[in-house]
Amino acid sequence: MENSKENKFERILNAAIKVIGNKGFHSAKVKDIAELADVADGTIYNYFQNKEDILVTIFKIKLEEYVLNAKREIINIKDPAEKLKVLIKYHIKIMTDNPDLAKVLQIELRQPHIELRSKIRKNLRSYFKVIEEVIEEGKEKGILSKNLNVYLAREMFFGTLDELVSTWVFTGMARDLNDYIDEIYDMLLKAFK
Amino acid sequence: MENSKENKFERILNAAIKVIGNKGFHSAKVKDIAELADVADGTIYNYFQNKEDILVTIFKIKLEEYVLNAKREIINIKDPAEKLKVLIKYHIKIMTDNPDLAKVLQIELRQPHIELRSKIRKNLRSYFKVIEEVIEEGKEKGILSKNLNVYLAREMFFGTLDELVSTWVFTGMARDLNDYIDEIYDMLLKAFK
Amino acid sequence: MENSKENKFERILNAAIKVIGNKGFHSAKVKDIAELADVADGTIYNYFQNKEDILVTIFKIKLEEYVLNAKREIINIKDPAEKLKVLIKYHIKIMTDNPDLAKVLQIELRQPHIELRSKIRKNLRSYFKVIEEVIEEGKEKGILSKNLNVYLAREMFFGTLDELVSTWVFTGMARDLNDYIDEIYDMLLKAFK
Amino acid sequence: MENSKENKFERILNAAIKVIGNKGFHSAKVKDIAELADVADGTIYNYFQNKEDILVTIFKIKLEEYVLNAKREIINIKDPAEKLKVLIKYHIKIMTDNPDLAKVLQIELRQPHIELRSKIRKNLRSYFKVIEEVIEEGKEKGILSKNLNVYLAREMFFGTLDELVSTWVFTGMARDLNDYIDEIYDMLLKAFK
DNA sequence: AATGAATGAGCGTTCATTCAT
DNA sequence: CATGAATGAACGCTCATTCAT
Repeated sequence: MENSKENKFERILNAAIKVIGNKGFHSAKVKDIAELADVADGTIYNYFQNKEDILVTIFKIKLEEYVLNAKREIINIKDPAEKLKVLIKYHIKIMTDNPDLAKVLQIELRQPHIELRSKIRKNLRSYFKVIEEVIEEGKEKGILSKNLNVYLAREMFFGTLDELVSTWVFTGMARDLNDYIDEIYDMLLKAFK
Repeated sequence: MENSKENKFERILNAAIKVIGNKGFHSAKVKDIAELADVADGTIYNYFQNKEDILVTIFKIKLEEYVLNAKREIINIKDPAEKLKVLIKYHIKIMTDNPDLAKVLQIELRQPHIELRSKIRKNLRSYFKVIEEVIEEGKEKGILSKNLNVYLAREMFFGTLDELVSTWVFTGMARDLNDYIDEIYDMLLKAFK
Repeated sequence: MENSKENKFERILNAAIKVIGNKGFHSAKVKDIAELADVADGTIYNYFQNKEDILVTIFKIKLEEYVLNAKREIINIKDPAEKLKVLIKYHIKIMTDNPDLAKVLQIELRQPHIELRSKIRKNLRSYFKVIEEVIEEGKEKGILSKNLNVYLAREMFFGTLDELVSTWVFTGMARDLNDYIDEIYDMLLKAFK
Repeated sequence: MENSKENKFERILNAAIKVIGNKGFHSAKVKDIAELADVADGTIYNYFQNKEDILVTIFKIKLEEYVLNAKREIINIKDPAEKLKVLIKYHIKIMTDNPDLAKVLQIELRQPHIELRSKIRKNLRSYFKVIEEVIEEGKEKGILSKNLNVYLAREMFFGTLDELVSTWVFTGMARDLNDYIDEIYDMLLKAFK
C-alpha cells in the first residue's frame, strides 16, 4: 500500500531532486531518476508531462511550500527587524536541512535555457514579495531608512543569502551557515537603516 | 595574414562568448561557434583541447584580465571606502559593457557539472582576494568595523552585485545598473561600518 | 445493459475503423480507440487478441458482409453486363457511404507489414471471385469476348474502381463518384467485349 | 575513391529503397538503412534531413526520372495508341526491373500519414499528366472516342497497371507481367474508343 | 468482465570529436 | 595548419500489452 499513487509522485519528485541536484538538469537522465525512485522509465510520464515538467514542478511545489512556511514563521512577529532575522534563519535552515534541494535551487535558478529558466524563476517572485513587504513595513514603522530603495534592499538581502548558500553548496557543505546568522543580520540591518 | 593564428584564437573565443552567452554552455554547439568565428569545426581543436576547454579558457582569460584591471583601478586610491566604490563601479561597468560575457559569467559560474564548475570558479578566487584585501585594509585603517567578518562582508559585496547583474541579465538588460551605484555603495558601507 | 458485450465489441470495432481510417493502422493508438469506444484500454484485450487482430477483424467482418450483400444485389439479375453495373454501383455506394471504412480499406490493403497484409488480403479473394464469376458468365453467355482474360479483366475492374476510390479518399472526398458510374460501366464493358 | 560523396548518397538511397520496400517506411529502421549502405547512422543525416526526407527523395528522384524517360520513349511516336502501348510496356518494365522500388511505390503511395503521402503523391502528377496528354491527343486525332472522359480514362489506365503491379508485388513476383502487355493494351484501347 | 496504472523495449536524431586530405 | 565529412554513443519519450484489483 505504500506504493500508492501519491507515494509514487513523491518518490519520483524526491529522486529527481537528488539526481538533478548532483548532476544538473541536463545531465540528469530520466532513467536515473526512475531507477532511484524505483519505478519504470515510462511511469514517470504518468506523473509528469516530460523531463522539464519535473524540474518546473520541483520549483513550484518546493518554493510554494517555502513561501507558505516563511509567511507562517513571521506572521505573529511584530518587529520587522525581527521578521528579517527569522527570514534569514529560515532561509538558511531550509537550505542546510535539504542540501539536495539547495543544490537544485542554486544551480537551476540560473538555468541557461531561457524559457525553462523563466518558468522556474516565476516561483521566486512570491518569495521576493515577502521580503519586500517586510522591508516596506520596516520603512513605515521607522525602523528602516525612509530613503531605502526596497528593490535594492531585497537584492542585497537575497543576493547575500544566495551567495552564502551557493558557496556552501559548492564547497561541499563544509561550514555551518548557522554560525553566521547573527552577523549577517547585523550587517543587513545596518545597511537598511 | 600574419596575425591569422592570433586572430583565430581571439575569434573563436569571442564567438564562444556570444554563443555560450545566448544558449548556455551545453546548448552551444561547437559548429555554431566555428561558424560565427568563420573557421572549420576541426580548426577549433587546434586551439582548444575540447569544448570544455573553451569555457575554462574564457573564464581564465577574462577573469584574469578583470582582476588585473580592477587592481589598476584602485591602486592609486588611498581611501578603502573609495576603493570599494570603484570596485562596484568597475564590476557594473564591465558587465554592462559586455552583456554576452556577463551572461556567460552569471550562468556558468553555477555550472551544474561539478568538475567543470570547479575549474571555472578557481579563477574567481583572485577577485575575491582583491575584495577581501580592500575590506581588510578598511578595517585596519579604522574605516570599517573592527569586528567585521571579512569573509561575510565579501560574500555580501559579491552576492549583492552578482544578484543585481543576474537580475539585469535575466530581465533582458532593461534597467540601467549605473543608476544604483551610489545607493549600493551607501548600503554596503553602512553594513561594513 | 444486456447488450453490453455485443455492444462493446461493435463499439470497439467502429471506433477502430474511425481511428485507423484517420491515422492509419500504425499511428492509431489503442488508447484512442478505447477512448472513442468509451472502454478502458485493457477491455479491448477481452475482445481482441491484440492491435493487429482488430485490423484483421475489421477486414474479415466488413469484407464478408460486403461480399454477402454484393451477391444479394446481383442474385436476381440475369444479364451479366447488368450485374457488372450493379457491382460498380455497389462498390462506389459502400465506399462513399462509409468514408472511414473506405480509408481503412484503401490504405491498409497495402499494409507494409507482410504477414498482416496477407491476413488482410485473404478476405479480398471472395470479392475477386464474385467479379470473376460474373465475367465468366458474361463470356459464356456471349456478352463478353470469348478471348477475354478473366484474370486481367478482374484486375482492370477492381483496379479502376480502387484507383477511383483512392483518389476520392486522398482528395478529401471532394467529387461525387456516383457521377462516374455510367461512364465507368461503358468503358469497362467495351474493354471486355 | 568509390566512397565518394556522390556514391554515398546513392548508396543510402538504394539501401533505403531495399529496406523500405521490404519493411515499409515505418518499420524500416534508419540503422538498417545505414548498415546496408555501409555508413554510420549519423552519416545519413549529412545527406537527408530526416527519415521522411529519405522517402520523399526516393519518390522525387525516381518518379522524375521515370517521367523523363517515359516522355523520351514516346516522343518520336506519332500514333497515340502506340504511345499508350509504349507507356504500358515502360510502366511494367520499370516495375519488374526494379522490384524493390516497385514495392516502395506500391505501398507508400498509400502512406497513411497524410502529409507524408501528399508530399509523395505530388510527384505522381506529372506522370498522370503524361498519360492524360496522350489520351487527349488520341481524342484530337480521332483515334479515341470524342466523348471519352480523360480523367476517368487516366484513372482506368493507371489503376489497371497499378493493380497489376500490386498483385505482382504482393504475390512474390511470381507471374511475368510482360505476358499481359498485349491484352492489357487491347482492353484499354477498346475501353477508350 | 472491466479497469487503468505500470511496464520497458525500442528508435530517430544530435553533436563532440577525429582524421584523411 | 585548415578542412569538414564521417563517426557512433547516447537519451527522451511512446505505446502495446499486462495484471492486480
